[in-house]
Amino acid sequence: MSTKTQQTLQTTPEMTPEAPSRPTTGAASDADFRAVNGPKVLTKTAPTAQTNWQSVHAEVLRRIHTRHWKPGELIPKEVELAEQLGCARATVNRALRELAAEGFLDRRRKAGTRVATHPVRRAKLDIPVIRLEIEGRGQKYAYGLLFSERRTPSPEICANLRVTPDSDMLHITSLHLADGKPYMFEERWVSVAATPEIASADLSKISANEWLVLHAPYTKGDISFSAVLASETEAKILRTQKNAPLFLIERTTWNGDHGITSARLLFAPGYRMHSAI
Amino acid sequence: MSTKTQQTLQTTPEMTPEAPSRPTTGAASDADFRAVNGPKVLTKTAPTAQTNWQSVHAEVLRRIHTRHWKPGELIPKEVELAEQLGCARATVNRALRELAAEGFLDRRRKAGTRVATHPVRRAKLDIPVIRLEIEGRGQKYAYGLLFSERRTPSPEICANLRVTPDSDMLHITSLHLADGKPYMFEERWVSVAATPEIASADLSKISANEWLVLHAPYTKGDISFSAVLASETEAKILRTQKNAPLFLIERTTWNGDHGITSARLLFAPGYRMHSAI
DNA sequence: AACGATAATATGTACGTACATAATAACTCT
DNA sequence: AGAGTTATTATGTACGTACATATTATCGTT
Repeated sequence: MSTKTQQTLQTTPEMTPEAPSRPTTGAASDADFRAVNGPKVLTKTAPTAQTNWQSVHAEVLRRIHTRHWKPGELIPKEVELAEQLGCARATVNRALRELAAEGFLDRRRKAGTRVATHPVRRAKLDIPVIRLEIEGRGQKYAYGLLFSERRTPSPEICANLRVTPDSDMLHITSLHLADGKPYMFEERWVSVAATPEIASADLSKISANEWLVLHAPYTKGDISFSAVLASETEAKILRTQKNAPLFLIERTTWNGDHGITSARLLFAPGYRMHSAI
Repeated sequence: MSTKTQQTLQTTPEMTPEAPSRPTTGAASDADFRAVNGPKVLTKTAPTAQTNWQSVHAEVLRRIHTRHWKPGELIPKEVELAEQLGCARATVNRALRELAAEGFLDRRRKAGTRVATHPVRRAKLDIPVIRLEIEGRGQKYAYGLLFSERRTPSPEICANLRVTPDSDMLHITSLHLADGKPYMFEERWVSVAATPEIASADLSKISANEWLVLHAPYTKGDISFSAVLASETEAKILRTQKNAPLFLIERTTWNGDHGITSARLLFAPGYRMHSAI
């Protein structure tokens, strides 16, 4: 058994022991799954066709997609797959672990690995700083501080952030603009106790949003999305009509048990949040 | 150097070579980071305090949070960290790789690893089948097929799914209910060419949503979220008022280059989508 | 100084081995 | 049969070694 570099490309006979029921397609293409993904095979050193974990990932995903392995079905164990695919168990493990994290597989010790019956799709939402989101689309970003006050929190904020009613807090409202047009209206409460430095920050230059990202790390966060109607003042600020449909993001973050900040982000009509699955 | 199991807990002297500028706190707690997370240390076999990757993950995250390593700063290389923390490079690698995937670190070969300057927060949105979402909250799920027609696609759908105008498609509208109350109104187009089996599925029993999850795998998907006003008919179906604010999810999925399905999911007023960061 | 080739280096990953852990299966005793 | 104990097993992870790869740094050459 040659192990080190330079794996050969021969089709191992154990390649198609399962999938007893598929009549025509698929089984033929089970062979050359190697190196379809992964680091591109350099032309210099002749086909170094290493069976890397990306290939295993791709191959397993293919078998799931082609329903070679059906939802709920038990797939071969790591050692067997490693033999079939010509690589070490660690490599198979890496691939299967990622697939499980992506929601395609369910794995349990001793019980084995099965294809997820209800593939919970995990959409990865990248939530960047607003400025970067706007600039990333090639628009000009601007920001205006509307209001800033140091006071005790409103009752809802108390409950939301789990702080005492006499806490020292900052209440900030501001407007973010894209190409001069209102883009997002931000209303935020920040615990001064948790991040004292913010009291001396110049929040007319840098948004609280961005300042906090840079200076106030957090360990826990909550985010929710919903649709609401614009109130009269909100409409005025966002330069739209009253009762326009607004996309609302509510965010709360903690550092350990300390409530850091709670924000309401109201996006101008037409806003769409995107993601790939 | 004892390597195998049974790591000792002594504080290695190289433990605090960096962080030259922090006056009081933190440096003291740099020592006993081990096994705070990870598999619980069994009481039977005396403190097996293995330095596992979870511990490394936690420790690095702690150093980021305490600003021991500041945004943009270069952190020690894997080999050094491995020495400091008393584990193999592979273990450090695993921890740092995960932290990079979570957006806390930026890593580049040869250039090294630095703390992310703009920690892009990756909210993981779990998008389950509607039925499971409702049942998961302990509510009773019900579903009604409102309308089903086999026809050629509307122009927008053509563009959206990138199919030809003469494609054989299924147009379905249905309503999902939670505890008897309208929860979500679904309007969907399915390519019959891509998934012929759906023509014979009984979509009055199982929702197209769920049927597709079980029978139509896809390789690529798009999802977007926005806020819209309820039209007259939408309001009637969802038993609410015209111009109520509705949360809208638009989804399109492909299998390779084949457009599979495109759906508009309109949620009843008050719907909130949640996630933790 | 500008350019191109070459060396150096940190991360990325593959492998085999060893052991840990959780869950199931088999077995024993009553 | 039922309860409790032990064996079995598939996944989970740690480690050292070896090599791959992408960058950066360095060194000549012109």
